[in-house]
Amino acid sequence: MAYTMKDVAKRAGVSVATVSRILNGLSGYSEETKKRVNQVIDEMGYQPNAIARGLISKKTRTLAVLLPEVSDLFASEVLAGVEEEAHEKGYSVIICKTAKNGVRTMKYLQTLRENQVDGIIFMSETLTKEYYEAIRKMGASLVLVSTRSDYDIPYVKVDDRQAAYDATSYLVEKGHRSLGMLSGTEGDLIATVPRVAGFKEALCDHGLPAEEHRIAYGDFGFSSGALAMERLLRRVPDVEAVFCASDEMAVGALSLLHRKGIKVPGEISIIGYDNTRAAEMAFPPLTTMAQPLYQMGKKAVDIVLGHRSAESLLLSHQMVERETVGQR
Amino acid sequence: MAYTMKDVAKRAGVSVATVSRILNGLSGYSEETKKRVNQVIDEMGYQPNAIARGLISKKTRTLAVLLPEVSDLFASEVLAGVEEEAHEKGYSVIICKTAKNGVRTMKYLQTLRENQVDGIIFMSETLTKEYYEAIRKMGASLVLVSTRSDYDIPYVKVDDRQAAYDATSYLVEKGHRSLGMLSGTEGDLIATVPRVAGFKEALCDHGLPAEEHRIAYGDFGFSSGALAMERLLRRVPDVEAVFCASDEMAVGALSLLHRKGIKVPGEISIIGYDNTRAAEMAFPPLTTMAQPLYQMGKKAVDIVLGHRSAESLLLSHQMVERETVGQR
DNA sequence: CCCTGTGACGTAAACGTTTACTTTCGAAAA
DNA sequence: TTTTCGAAAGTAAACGTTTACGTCACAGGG
Repeated sequence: MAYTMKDVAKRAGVSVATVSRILNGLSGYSEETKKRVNQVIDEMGYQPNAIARGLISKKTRTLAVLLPEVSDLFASEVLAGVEEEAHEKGYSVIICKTAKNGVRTMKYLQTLRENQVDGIIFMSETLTKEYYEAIRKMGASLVLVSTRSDYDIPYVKVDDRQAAYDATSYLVEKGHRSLGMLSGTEGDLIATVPRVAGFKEALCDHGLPAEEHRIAYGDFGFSSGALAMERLLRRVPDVEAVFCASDEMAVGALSLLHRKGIKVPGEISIIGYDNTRAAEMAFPPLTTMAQPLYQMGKKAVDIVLGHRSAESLLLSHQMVERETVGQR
Repeated sequence: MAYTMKDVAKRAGVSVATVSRILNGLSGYSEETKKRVNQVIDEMGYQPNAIARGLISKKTRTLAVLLPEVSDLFASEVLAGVEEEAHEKGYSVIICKTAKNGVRTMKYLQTLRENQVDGIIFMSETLTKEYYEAIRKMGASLVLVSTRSDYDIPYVKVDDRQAAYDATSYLVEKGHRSLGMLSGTEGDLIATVPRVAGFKEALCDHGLPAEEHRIAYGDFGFSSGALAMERLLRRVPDVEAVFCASDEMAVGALSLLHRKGIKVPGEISIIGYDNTRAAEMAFPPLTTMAQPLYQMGKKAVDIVLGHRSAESLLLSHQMVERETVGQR
């Protein structure tokens, strides 16, 4: 049995209240008492019980991250940032894979409520009314990452439309005239629509064709990237450069192009999105529009802990030029 | 303020004990009472407080995973398995990045003790005496993943020596005679030594040269893979096939080879290790010795929860043949 | 008709803290 | 000398459960 505060108190010849005060740095004891108590604590190897503390303080110093998939380059990079910042701030983080599954998400939300988590970081998915209500009721603070909602909830993300616009513009500045796009899940309001809009808008602004058939939809994943690239090639045989909605899709496209013997960037230029580790490991190394994933994770915990006033953050994207975009 | 059991009890006209019994499926109440209480619970939207429960039961239904790096293909795949199985069993999992840093690890261990986690999954690192003692004192159960120790602690891993042996043998069966290896961190007792041993042993058994200069050391990472490959090429110019200690290193090697215009598998064959997502996304798709990462995660929680009797598990490795190994 | 057993509860004591209220005591103020 | 005040502590009531025990009524056996 681990020692409790009562044991420490008895051994030090004081009351539990005094021990508690010393542990919490409150006032109401002499320097001498403090020394003695701390010594006893060391001797006994006493460790406070956070559960008991949580029961009374109603704070658990625990955060939860809800994400669609744990083993995902995008998600795990953000997660790393969350873990780091939370650890610095003395919080624990528990992970919850939603699997884009409503009932699984709700079940997690219930567990989180029972466990009295202090804050929730909700990532990459649509916050339904059901989720929102559940979280509101449990009284945890909430922040959205890479998504947003109609409710007044702070979020941390990149300006997708602008980032897509910039990526596309970069391509035309490099002299490409026949552009294509490998997009994510068709109809996805959060991650697809704004990027497609940015892509089209950039083309329009540069007086370039932006027909719908220049966009091939996929699901952000590697294989869908290859498939989408193949479709795009059929529909736009003279395509010179393609903007991909994720690095994974870009790498899928790269793969297909390799297989077909089409040179990148010699014949076709490719630009990715996210700047996950897949980008640096690709061959050739993938030029991509970076999101500050790790930073997003860190900022998210700052916000959810209320250190940063509950304001949304639009983090800036950034081109990272590697070797898949050529000058034409 | 959320409702408590007391509120429910009052509204249902029973005592808290009865409510508790009903919630926990114990006996000692009539069907009728049960119905009434459950109805009240639904009406009020009552949710039990796991903190209070934990205080008295000394069980928190929480697991912790300690791993060197969160955003790592290997780790996140295992983590995904852990999350899945834990969720099925009704446990939460909290993540702790050790960063191969002793003091950070100890700090985490202290937090975990304070938070009374039920079990710890310790991954990919050496369990020092200090860690071991700390965990023993806190009374959490423990399981090792992809590592082992001198203490009698259950582990889940693959037989690295055998897997390396098999991978190497596969290469010689394909007709290669001049082999090389890209190894992980030199001296790493857990992840390097056994693989190097398996590599050498296979070469010896096939009567092939196994000089030390055929092994180039790195750190399991992508760039170290490219670097190591370059060194190996200098030292063994006629190398025909190389066994890499991780997929990431293999992909790094692939990259270097591409850059040098050396064909894979035409001129040199490459085989990886782990079968992370990097392997499928590589070009050409990487042949690799798979570890059942996701399964390892799941088994680890089974063991740590004591469902599987506290026995170590040596999971079987498996060749996954893709396109980086040719016949000579 | 009494005794015993059992089902259906209620009571209250834990669990290990925090914290609002005391209490005590010595020193400064009046 | 008395009053006042603050520092240094102690007491005990929370926090929301679980659970050992106690109570009560009723049924069945003798």
